[in-house]
Amino acid sequence: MTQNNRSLTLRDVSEASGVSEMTVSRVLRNRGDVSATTREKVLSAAKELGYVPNKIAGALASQRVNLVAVIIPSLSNMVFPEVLAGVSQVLEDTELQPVVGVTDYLPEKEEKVLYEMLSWRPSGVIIAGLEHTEAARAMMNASGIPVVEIMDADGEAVDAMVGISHRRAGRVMAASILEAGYKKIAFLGTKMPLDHRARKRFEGFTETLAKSGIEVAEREFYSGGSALAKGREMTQAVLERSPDIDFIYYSNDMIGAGGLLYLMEKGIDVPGQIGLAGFNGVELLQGLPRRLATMDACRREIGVKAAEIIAASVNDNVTEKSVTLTPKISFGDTLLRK
Amino acid sequence: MTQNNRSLTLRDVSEASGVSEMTVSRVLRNRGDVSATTREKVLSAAKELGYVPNKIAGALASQRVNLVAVIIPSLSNMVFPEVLAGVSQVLEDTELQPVVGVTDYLPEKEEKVLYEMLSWRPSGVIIAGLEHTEAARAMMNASGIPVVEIMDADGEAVDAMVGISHRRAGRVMAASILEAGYKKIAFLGTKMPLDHRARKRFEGFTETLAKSGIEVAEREFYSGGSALAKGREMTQAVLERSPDIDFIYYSNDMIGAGGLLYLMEKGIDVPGQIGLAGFNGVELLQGLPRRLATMDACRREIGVKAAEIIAASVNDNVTEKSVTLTPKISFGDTLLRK
DNA sequence: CTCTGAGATGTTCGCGCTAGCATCACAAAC
DNA sequence: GTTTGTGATGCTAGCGCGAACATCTCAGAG
Repeated sequence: MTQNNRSLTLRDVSEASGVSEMTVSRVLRNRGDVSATTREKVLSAAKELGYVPNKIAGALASQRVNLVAVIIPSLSNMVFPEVLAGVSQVLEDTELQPVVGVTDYLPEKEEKVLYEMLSWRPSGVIIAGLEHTEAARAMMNASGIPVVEIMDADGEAVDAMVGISHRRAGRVMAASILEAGYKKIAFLGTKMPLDHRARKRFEGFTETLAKSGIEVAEREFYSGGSALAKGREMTQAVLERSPDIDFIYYSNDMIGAGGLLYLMEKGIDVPGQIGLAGFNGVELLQGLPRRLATMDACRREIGVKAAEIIAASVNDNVTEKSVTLTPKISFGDTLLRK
Repeated sequence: MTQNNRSLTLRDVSEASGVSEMTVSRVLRNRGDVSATTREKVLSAAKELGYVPNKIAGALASQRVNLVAVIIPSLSNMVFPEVLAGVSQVLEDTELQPVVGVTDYLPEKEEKVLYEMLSWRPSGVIIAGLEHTEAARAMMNASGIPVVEIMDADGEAVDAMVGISHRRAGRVMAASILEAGYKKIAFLGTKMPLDHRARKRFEGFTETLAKSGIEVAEREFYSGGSALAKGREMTQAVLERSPDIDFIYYSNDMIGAGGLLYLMEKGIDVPGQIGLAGFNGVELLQGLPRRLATMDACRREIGVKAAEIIAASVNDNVTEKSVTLTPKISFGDTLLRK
């Protein structure tokens, strides 16, 4: 418990307890046979000294690192923390531990973060998206480490993948909107060419509209700032340009909520005059004056499945290499049902 | 770029490029003098092979680990991601890298996470709060690693600290409320005895009210669920019990926003009939129909300062060991100004 | 033509720990 | 008494890399 300048080692504990380093190591790892008295002696000496094992040396010697790299674009929206929660929940029952890296939706940063993570030789990698730089893909391949690409199911995985089809999500939402009779449809989203999942939703969306001979009447994109406030502003801007819009599809729930608040303040009939829908199914929506129509992205479940795949690989168990979840639409109070 | 069963080492690169391992090491770390031609040769060989250095071995050999452990209670509310953003921003200009651990507000889990983190021998520790288990405190002391305790300034730090006084924050808010003439005051918060900062705010709050002979008229606590929805429910419950409440102080902005939405729907005059205030100054508030009164917790700045202290310690620079930031109240549209 | 020095490259050793085996003590079986 | 077995403990040899030092090479000075 005293402060020391250089860190304690197994040797310090072994000297303090009068047994070999090996025995101390065994006690601290609960490995092999150690007599109860020795165990006690060692544990009390370790505690006395305030010894914390050096995992760096341990990992090098044993060639095992109980870390799982989780690489995601952002922590600041609600979506990835929930994926993380799913991952943590599963890993907590194993020896594995998640370590998070954030890419800010930048491919080069993703590559850098991946490199950094791989240099610690983790037991597995969980990484968002199917789009990566050539180099990133090569690293994952060459690493020999199990990799699970998550969130998206529209594309080819390096190793394993767990996600939903965003293209399909866009199509399903478009179909529901058309079915409800809306005709003049606006799309509001983020100005992020690198958010491939939002892009795919939009593609699926317009594709289905096109089949009914409908085009998106208005679109608007934002970047930065408070999503709720941006949802307001964009909704206002779009309605000023095209007052006859009868539906607005938002690329995420947060801006959808902003739009909803704006329309309600203006006394506009939702969903009679204008229908609304978002995407993600965030918990926040429960507290809104009206429940926004949305589509659950199965975030927690994706985290759970991905972690299970990694955990299985570590134990040499074979598992599904590709899991596609099906998000369910929830109509809430802002999208008429047929 | 081909997949291999066991991981590549410096030796593989050295053989591929015809120079010694040491030279490869120097090239990859940009350390020491290496001729341009050799450098090229090595880099192309490394790239060809898809070699990723093993930081575990590197860290063991050099006794340096460029990681900073950041230990926080939660990722799911808006507050800690913003602290993290501040930390990352500063560390990005250094060789250091943040690694996040989450404690869920549980002291035992904090202790476990800390132990785990320290076993990787990071260059620094940034940890939320001043309250820790005896063992946790002992570990931090014994580690010889720079430690910055953040968010709170009401207490004793193990090593360094950066935060605000939550007691003072509660007092200042109480004073402003009294000054505006409110008398019948309710407090709504979280059911978390272990959230010491919320507790301290509440203590400061009641202390100042008491000096004016006022007691909190109603209180209500929640746990779990959507904060926005809980804010609604609790506000409704409290007003049903005591319809003459004229002010509600929420322990965070999210439940405050829920309350605000509820009151507006009910057509209640805010802040005429009932005033409201939250805590944190989250960005979300900008999109609300009215700006909620709140107090900025200086989250980003705390992250920045803490990271700066760690960065300075790593370079053996001396710095301030205790930084107390002063949050500013913002009256928004829900708290009358004198 | 030799010497000098600085840049370029190589060698040795050990970081703290664990796998894999060797060894030891002691009790029960013969 | 000797053997055998079993649980407890110790020893040795690296894991892959980098610090520190040793060595080599070659241009320019003398």
